[in-house]
Amino acid sequence: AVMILRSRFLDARRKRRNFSKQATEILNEYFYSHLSNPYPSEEAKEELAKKCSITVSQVSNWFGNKRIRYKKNIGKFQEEANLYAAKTAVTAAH
Amino acid sequence: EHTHSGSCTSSATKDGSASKNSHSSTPRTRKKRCPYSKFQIRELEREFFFNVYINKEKRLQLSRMLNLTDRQVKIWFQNRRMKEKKLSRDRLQYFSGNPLL
DNA sequence: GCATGATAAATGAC
DNA sequence: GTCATTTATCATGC
Repeated sequence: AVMILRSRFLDARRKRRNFSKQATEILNEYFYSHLSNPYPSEEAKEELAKKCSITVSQVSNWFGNKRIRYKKNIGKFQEEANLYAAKTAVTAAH
Repeated sequence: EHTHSGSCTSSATKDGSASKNSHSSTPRTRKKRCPYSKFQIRELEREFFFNVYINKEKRLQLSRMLNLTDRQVKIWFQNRRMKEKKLSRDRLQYFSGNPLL
């Protein structure tokens, strides 16, 4: 039984599963509201991880991928950027 | 998963810090990441099993055998130690009370 | 068929 | 030396 769990753990690392809609929402909100410096501190990562129900490593992976993929093709993310910019603007107005 | 026979290890330029032009601009292009072959990984892992920290002598020997630079072998061991540390963290978290399926 | 998350080389701060 | 990161590559989801 332990061996089964162990093996499942070992090859479960690359068994990718998409994050929940809410988690992606939270991560994107942070990313686009800190677009000038999208580097969350360790404390911020832990808080994001807790809110998204994922690990700190997964938060780091997400920001790493997001930064480079955004930089590589800003145009592709323009619509998304505007969306979250408007969203944060609304919440800030309240 | 994959078998990179002799993709990056062919010949290419030797170390990554070569070719220094005194004048003009040397942007020092970042070395392109090239995945190592199964054989290279096996030998590196074998040595890592015996000692996590490799000495200079074995490093030179390994780099010649695998057609890698000393710097590449050194960095591989550094990254491998970080990987081991992360695996330990993940195991700890996995076998403790934190399901997060 | 790309989007997306995780991992593997390579760099740089410290 | 560690360690966060950049970049390309891998493996999967859909």
